[in-house]
Amino acid sequence: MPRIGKPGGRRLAEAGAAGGRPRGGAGAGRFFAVEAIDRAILTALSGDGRLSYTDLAERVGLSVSAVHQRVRRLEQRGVIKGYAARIDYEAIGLPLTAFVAIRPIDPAAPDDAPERLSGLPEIESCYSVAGEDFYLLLVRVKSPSDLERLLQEIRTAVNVTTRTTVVLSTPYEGRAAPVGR
Amino acid sequence: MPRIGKPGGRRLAEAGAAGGRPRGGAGAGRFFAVEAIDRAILTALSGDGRLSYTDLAERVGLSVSAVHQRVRRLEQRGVIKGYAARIDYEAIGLPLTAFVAIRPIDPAAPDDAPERLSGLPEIESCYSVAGEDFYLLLVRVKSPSDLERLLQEIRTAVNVTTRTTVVLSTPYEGRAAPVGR
DNA sequence: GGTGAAATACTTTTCGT
DNA sequence: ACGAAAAGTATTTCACC
Repeated sequence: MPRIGKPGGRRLAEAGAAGGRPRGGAGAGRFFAVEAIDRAILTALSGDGRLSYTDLAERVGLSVSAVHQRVRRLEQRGVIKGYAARIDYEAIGLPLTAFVAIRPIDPAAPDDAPERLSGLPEIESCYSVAGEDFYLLLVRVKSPSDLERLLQEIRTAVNVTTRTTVVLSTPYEGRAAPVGR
Repeated sequence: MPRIGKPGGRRLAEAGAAGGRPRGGAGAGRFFAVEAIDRAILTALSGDGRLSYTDLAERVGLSVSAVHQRVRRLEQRGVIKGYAARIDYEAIGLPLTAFVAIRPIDPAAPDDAPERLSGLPEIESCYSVAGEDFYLLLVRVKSPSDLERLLQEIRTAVNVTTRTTVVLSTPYEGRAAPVGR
């Protein structure tokens, strides 16, 4: 599986490689130090998924080959599930974001809502939640009338009641994960 | 690393024409077709942010140079806000996700909650919402006790009441945007 | 605005230490 | 984990459509 990337090390502020790292001795890798480096890698890639191995190595204070090996392992273990471009939804004509809480009309009915709703691309995320609601959906649409249509589609697909919370603005979203806290 | 060389280097390139339509020749000046290609690019990069220009060009049916130019323009215009690795939060020791709705105790107080809360890295996203609550926060923590601590920190930082909804599981999250609908 | 190709530099990958 | 070489891409420029 060829890992492609584009040259483009984004140079950002120096985060500083986590803590002291054992130099010299070949296999002196302590569990703690190892974990710290992986966390540094994940934090960096969480902020800029297109960082090159060269820049990544520079940031975490390791050689390119070592960083490459670690990233590969993280991808393989599923810690890194993939990479995605972060898109400005307003710019692409989807200025309306909303949370839709759904609750089954018949609580005894089989619960396959996520599957049934997965066909609606307007639903970006689906969370199973504790509390009175069953699921919380994050949706992106073009307009209020599109939201209305989507809500009808949801209710049609899974026999539920919906409670919608419109997002007015998004101060920040999808910030880097607090890896290593 | 002085890489201000002419070719090959990476940084910096001029914008070129911002808003023009294709002239004669192949492009018959269709605004629609142009938009469609950009949408295709965004959809592809939304699904795999590390796609090479070669693969991208193949997918959208354009030359590498043209795709490259379009991607750069999308990045420059802010349509593509960046790239990020998608991380498995459970794998990195943050198995607990929750939504925290906050409401000011004193509705008349100045509202600078997003700024005041931005220092808490456990808060991944902050949405300003319509309804009884003021903001909805998406948080990731290690354990219930960490969630308790975070809630206290939030209440300390911005004099609000909190209402927390714990996420039990996440059927799907961060799916590709429905660009072009 | 698009194509195709060529020149150059960087990244990714593998291999030996 | 390191270092270096090999293979693969990205970036830019140019001429032309």
